[in-house]
Amino acid sequence: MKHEGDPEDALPSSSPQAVGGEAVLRGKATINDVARLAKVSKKTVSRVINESPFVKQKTRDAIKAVIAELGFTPDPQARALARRKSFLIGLVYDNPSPQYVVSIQRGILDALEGTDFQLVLHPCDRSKPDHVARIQSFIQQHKPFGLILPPSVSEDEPLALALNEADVDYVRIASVELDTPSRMIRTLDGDGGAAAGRHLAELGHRHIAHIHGPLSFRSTHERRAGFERALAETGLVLRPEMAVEGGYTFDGGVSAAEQLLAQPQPPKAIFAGNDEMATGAYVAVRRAGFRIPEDISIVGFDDTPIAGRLWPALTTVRLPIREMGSAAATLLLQTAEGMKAKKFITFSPEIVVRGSTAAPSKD
Amino acid sequence: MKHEGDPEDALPSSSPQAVGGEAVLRGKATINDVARLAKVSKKTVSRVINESPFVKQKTRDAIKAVIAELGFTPDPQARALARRKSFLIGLVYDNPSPQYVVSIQRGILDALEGTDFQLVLHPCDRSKPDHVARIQSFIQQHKPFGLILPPSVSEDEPLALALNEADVDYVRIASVELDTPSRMIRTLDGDGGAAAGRHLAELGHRHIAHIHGPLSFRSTHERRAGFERALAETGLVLRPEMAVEGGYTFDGGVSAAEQLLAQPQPPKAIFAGNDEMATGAYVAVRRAGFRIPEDISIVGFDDTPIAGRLWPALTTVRLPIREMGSAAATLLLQTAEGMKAKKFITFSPEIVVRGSTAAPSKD
DNA sequence: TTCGAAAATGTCACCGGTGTCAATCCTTAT
DNA sequence: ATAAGGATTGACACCGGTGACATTTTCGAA
Repeated sequence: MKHEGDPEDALPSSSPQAVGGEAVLRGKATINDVARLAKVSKKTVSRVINESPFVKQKTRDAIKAVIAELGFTPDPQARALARRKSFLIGLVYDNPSPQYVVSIQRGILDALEGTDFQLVLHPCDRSKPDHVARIQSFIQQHKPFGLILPPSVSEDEPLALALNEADVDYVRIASVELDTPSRMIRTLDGDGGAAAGRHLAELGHRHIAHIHGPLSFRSTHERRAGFERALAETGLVLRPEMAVEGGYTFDGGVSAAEQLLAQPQPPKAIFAGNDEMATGAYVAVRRAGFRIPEDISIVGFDDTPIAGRLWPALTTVRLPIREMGSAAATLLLQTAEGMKAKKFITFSPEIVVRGSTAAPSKD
Repeated sequence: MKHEGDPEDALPSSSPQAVGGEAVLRGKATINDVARLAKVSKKTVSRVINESPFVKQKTRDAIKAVIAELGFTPDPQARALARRKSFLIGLVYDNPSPQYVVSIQRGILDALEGTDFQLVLHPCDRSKPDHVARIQSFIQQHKPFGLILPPSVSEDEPLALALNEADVDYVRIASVELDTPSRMIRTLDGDGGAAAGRHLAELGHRHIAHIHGPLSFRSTHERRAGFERALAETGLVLRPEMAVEGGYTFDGGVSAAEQLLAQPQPPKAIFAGNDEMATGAYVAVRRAGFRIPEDISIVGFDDTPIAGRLWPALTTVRLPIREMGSAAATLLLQTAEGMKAKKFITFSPEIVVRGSTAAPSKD
C-alpha cells in the first residue's frame, strides 16, 4: 500500500544523501538536514548552534531536539571558513624544561575538553631572527582562535607587539605585570623566592648562595629579588660572589654549583632558580664529595616531577603549572562565549619542604 | 586623461577587495586573485597548487610567478572543507612518561616544519570505556589527515579496528609487528633488552634482577624476553622471584626495588624496563643504604633526559624517540605526496653506558 | 481593532577552495 | 590536409557554514 505524505515526507530529499531516511544518521548530518527536519531555515539552526538570543524558546527546543536526534555537530572547517577564524588554540612555547611544557599542555587540554577547540603546538626558537614572522604567518594562514604564551615567549615584547597588530586573541603567562593590553596569568615568583629565603633562614642558614636563570627572563629577577628580600628580613645578605647564573638548564646548574663550591668559603645552602638547575647542583655537590642535606641544603623552584624523583627529594617552590595552563585556556574561551573575561588571574607559589634541606652542620 | 585598457585592467575587480591594485597584497591573496592576474581559471591554479601533472609547463610557470608575486598561500580551512580532510595530524597518546611524550612531539614537529600540517594533541585515557568513541568523534568532526599512535595506544587493538573503519590514515609506533594493515614505526625492544643483559653479564654479574612494565604493554614482554635471551647466552637465568612488576612508573619502581632488596639474597644488578622505574630504583636502593654502582648496578631503558641528570648518571638503553616521531610523521606525509610509502621503518636501540653500572663487589 | 516597533525568521551571496565533466587545443597517424 | 584521441583548460555546482539585510510575526499601546 501507499502512503501519501507519510512521516517520511519530512525528508523531501533535497540533499542527495537523504535517500533512505536513516541515511542522514550515518556518515554525517549537516545543518541542512537539521533545517529540513525542523522545518526552519539553516540560518535559524545556525543561530541555535551559536546560542543567539534571538530565537524563540519553542523554536530553539524543536531544533535542539532534531540536533540531538541526528547527532549533528557543526563542521569546524566550514565554520572556520565562514568566520575567518579556526578552532585552534596555539601554544607558542620555548621552554627548556620538558616537564613544564607537558604540564602546561595538560592544563590547557583539561580546559579544552568538551569544547570544539583543539590544541596545536607551535614551538618557537627565539634565537632565530624570523621567529616573529613565523608566528605571524601561522596566524595568517591558520587563523587560530587564540594563542597561549608561557614564559619565556610571554616576555617577548616584539612578539606581543606583532600580536596586537594581528587578528588574534592571546593570553600570556608570566611572573610580572606586563604593559600590554593583553590578558594574562600572573605568577608571584617574588613570593616564591621569598618563601625559599625564609625557609633557609629559619633553618638557621647563614652561608647562602643562589643559582639564577638567564637575565633575559623576567622570572630570574623576580625570584632573586624575593629571595633577597626574605633574607634581608632576617638580616642576611646575598653576597655578590654567591649569585651565579645557571641558564635554567641542567648543565648550567652543574657548572654554577661547581663555581660556588670552589670558593674559599663554600655555601651551606643553595637556592636554585628552577628544579632543572637544582638537579644539576645535586650532581656537582655530590661529585665534590658533599652530602645532601647534611653538608649542603638545596632548594629548587617549579616542583616539576623530577623534584620528587631525586634522592633525597627536592625541597622546592611549587607553581601550579597545570592549573595555570587550564586558567589560560579558560580565559581564552571566555571570549568565545562573549563573557566579560577577567584581565588577570594570579597564582601564588608555595614552598614544598622535602628532604634536601636541613639545618646547617656545625663547623 | 583616460587609459582604455591600461595595465590596471589586469584587475577587472570582480573581487571587492581588489580595488587599489595593491590591495591584493595586503590582507590575503586568494586563488581568485591569482587566477585573475594569471588569466586562467581558478581550477587551473588549483591544479598548480596541488601539483597536478596535467598542466602545461608554460602555464605552470606563469601561475607560479603570480603566486610568488602575491605571496599567495592556499587557505587550509577552505581546502579542508572542499576535500573533507583537514590539515591536522593528531597525536593520540597515553604515556606515563612526560619525557617520552615531549620527545615524540618534537620529532613530529621536526617533520611537519615547513608543511601546511599542524600537530594537535589528543591524550587518551585507555581506562575509560569510551576512549575509542572519543577518538572516533574527534575523527568524524575534525577529519584529521592522519594520526600517530605511540605506545601504549599503538597496542590497542579495538582502537586499531575502529581506525580501519574510519576514514583516517595512521602510523603506529610499537615494539612488535602488529597484525593490521597499517604502517608502523618499529622498535626492536628485544635487542635493547638483550644489550642490557649482555652488558651486565660482561661486567661479571650473576645476581641479576628485572623490574618490568605492565603486562598489558607489549614492550614489557619484548624487553624482558631479550634480556633473558642474553643472560641465557652466558649461562645465566633470571630467577622468577627476581622479576617484579613496576608499572612503568616511578612509584612502581620504588616499591619493586624494595621488594627485590628485601629478599634473602638481594640482587647486585637491576635492569629496569624504563628510566622512570630505574629512577625509582635509585631511591629505594639508597634508602636501603646501598651505593650505586659499588653495591648495586642499575640499567634503565629509553634514555630520557632524566637518565643523564641522575647521580651517578644512568646506564640505559637508548631509543631514538625524537627520530621515531619524525619518521612517523614523514610516513604520514608521504601518503600526502602520493608517494609509495614504506610500510615499516625499524629502529634499533643501543646501550649507553654511564655511571650506574660496574663490576659486582666481591662478597 | 489597528498600528508600529521589536522580535523572529528567512533570503541569498559568499568564505576559498575542489570535483565532475564538458570544451578546446594540440599532436600524430592516415 | 584531416580526423582521431590524448593533453589542457574551463564552467559550474558544491563543501557546510555565516554575514548582511529583507521579510514576516508578534504583541503591547493607542
